[in-house]
Amino acid sequence: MMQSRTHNCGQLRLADAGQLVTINGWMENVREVGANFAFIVLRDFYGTTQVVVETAEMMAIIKGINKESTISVTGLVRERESKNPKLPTGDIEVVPQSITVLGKCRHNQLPFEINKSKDADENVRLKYRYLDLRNPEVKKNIILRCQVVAELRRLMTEKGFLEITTPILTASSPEGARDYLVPARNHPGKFYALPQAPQQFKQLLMTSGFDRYFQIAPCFRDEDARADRTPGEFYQLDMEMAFATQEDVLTTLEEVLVPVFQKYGKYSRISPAPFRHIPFNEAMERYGSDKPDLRIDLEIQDITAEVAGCEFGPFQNATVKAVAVDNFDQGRKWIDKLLADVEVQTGNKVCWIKVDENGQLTGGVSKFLVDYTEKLTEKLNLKPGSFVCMAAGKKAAAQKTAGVVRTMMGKRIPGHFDEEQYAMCWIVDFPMYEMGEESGELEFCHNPFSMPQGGMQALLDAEGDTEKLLAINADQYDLVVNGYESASGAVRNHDPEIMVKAFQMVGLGEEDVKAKFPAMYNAFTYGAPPHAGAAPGVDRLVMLLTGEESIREVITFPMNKTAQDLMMDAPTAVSQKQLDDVHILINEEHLK
RNA sequence: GGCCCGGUGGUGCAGUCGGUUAGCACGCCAGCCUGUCACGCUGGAGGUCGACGGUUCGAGUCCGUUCCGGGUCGCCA
Repeated sequence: MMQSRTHNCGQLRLADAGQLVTINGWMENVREVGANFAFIVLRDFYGTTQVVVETAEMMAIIKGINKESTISVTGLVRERESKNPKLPTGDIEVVPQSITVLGKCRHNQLPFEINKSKDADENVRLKYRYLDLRNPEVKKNIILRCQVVAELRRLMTEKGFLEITTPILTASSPEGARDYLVPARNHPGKFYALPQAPQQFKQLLMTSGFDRYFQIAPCFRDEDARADRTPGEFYQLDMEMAFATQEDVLTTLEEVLVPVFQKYGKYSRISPAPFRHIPFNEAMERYGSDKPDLRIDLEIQDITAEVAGCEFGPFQNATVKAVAVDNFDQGRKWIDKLLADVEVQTGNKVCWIKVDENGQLTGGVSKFLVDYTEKLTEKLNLKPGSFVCMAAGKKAAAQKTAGVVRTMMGKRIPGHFDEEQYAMCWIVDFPMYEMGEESGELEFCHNPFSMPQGGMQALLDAEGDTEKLLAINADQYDLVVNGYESASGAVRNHDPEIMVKAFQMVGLGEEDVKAKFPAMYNAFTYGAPPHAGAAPGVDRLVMLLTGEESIREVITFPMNKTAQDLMMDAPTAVSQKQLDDVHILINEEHLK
């Protein structure tokens, strides 16, 4: 029988000396000092407490078990002879009268040392995640996540938002990412899908008259992982407001997120609300990204006009973007590393020039650019010691590549990266449509739920004119924090006629709208409120607060890059009976 | 699917130009130590160097193929 604990392992202080206590926990370490004398470090969720073994009887119990076994210790609290100021419980120790073994650790060799688990191979960590999580360093991110989620709930509820859960088994959505499918046993050949987001449900809730909705919502997308993107599933603070404008949503999120960053963030400097608004096109021009890291002070310059006529192959019939810095004192090796790293990350090559002490271009592709020295010097404000890195190609590719150059140069050259802060901005005015790379036809740029700016009139004015259509923006917005897309939202299109018109622009029609979003389309014909919302990503938010660079560090039981749960061994094959039940036939060819 | 990086006792890493018995730290085992706290000291066990094939008198090291992992592009609200 386990004895109830009287205290936890982080609790006892000098004032408790003389008390008879019971503490339970994991035997983290044993320091033997002499024949029948040892110090035990007992750890639980709350902290560690030192237990002193002084008798042969107690020693025998301890020697009989491995570290990381769970034990119960009942004994007297005693002031330490030599105190440890580094520990909250460092003034006292517990002298056991009895030690009970609660759960033996059957392994004298663990897959990794608990307090160094963060250094271990990630596969091993994930397989033994329950051991990894024993490490207070690992555990603290999960604790913080819980606190952040509780705080988000509190703040949203305070503002009058209702937390409403929406279905996990739902219909496949034709837009966006690949769906996770669930075969329907009662409907052979048909499938449920796990929601990529509660998007349609929350819009239906608005139509039902729920004024303010939120949910800490699981979202499922079958796409490949990245360092900041977990495969499979993730959580969003999904929210929506009726009769609301873009500013209403942005203000609400600022009021919710700023306190969370203040309270739980790693850095104390936070952009004050209201956050800067940067139109999408401006962000692409100046930062080469729709998620610029504003902690970096460099900006991209367009030098297409300045280098027009240049014989350097990649510059011909191309948009050319440049990032310039002064007082550059790095060598060739550094530059080569930059070029190689940019190419790895973007798939595009970049080139460079330096300015010598006489103001002349040197190095890199300077021989192609000597005739353009004056124009470039003026445009880029070049001085002796300047360094310029250039990306060329189609406009979007040149922008994106230069954006990566900007980030790498900013982070690597001292003086351009003011790291220890949260730099926020709203990216606004996303284009409604774009030209499909492959199709060459007009497509929705982000999602078709957004209201085009100018509404029906804007669509009518632009109809049949591709240039005009491409110029239509949507009331769509992203929150960007330190270069991470942290929330995304829009003023929704709540008008069935404008919806149909918006679809007509990309060659679809009423039938397509009805087929793709039957519930929403029908619902909107019954009187819908204008509404707007957003969805900050919870995992990324916690990543930013903790400063972790891998999203797996803020997820309790993460999957690996290839969407496997190594601990649970998922995904796994299932029995023929299970397959038969859901009318699934495995194509053996695909198993090879 | 493309590209980049990596894989060496339980864990983390080193291993030079291809050359003796593959080295270090932590962990593990045994012994010693009555005030440790990243305890210390002495000794010990533990490796088919991811796999397969090749070059060579000789491969952890060079070449080829492949598997696995991470990063990234594609993809993705």
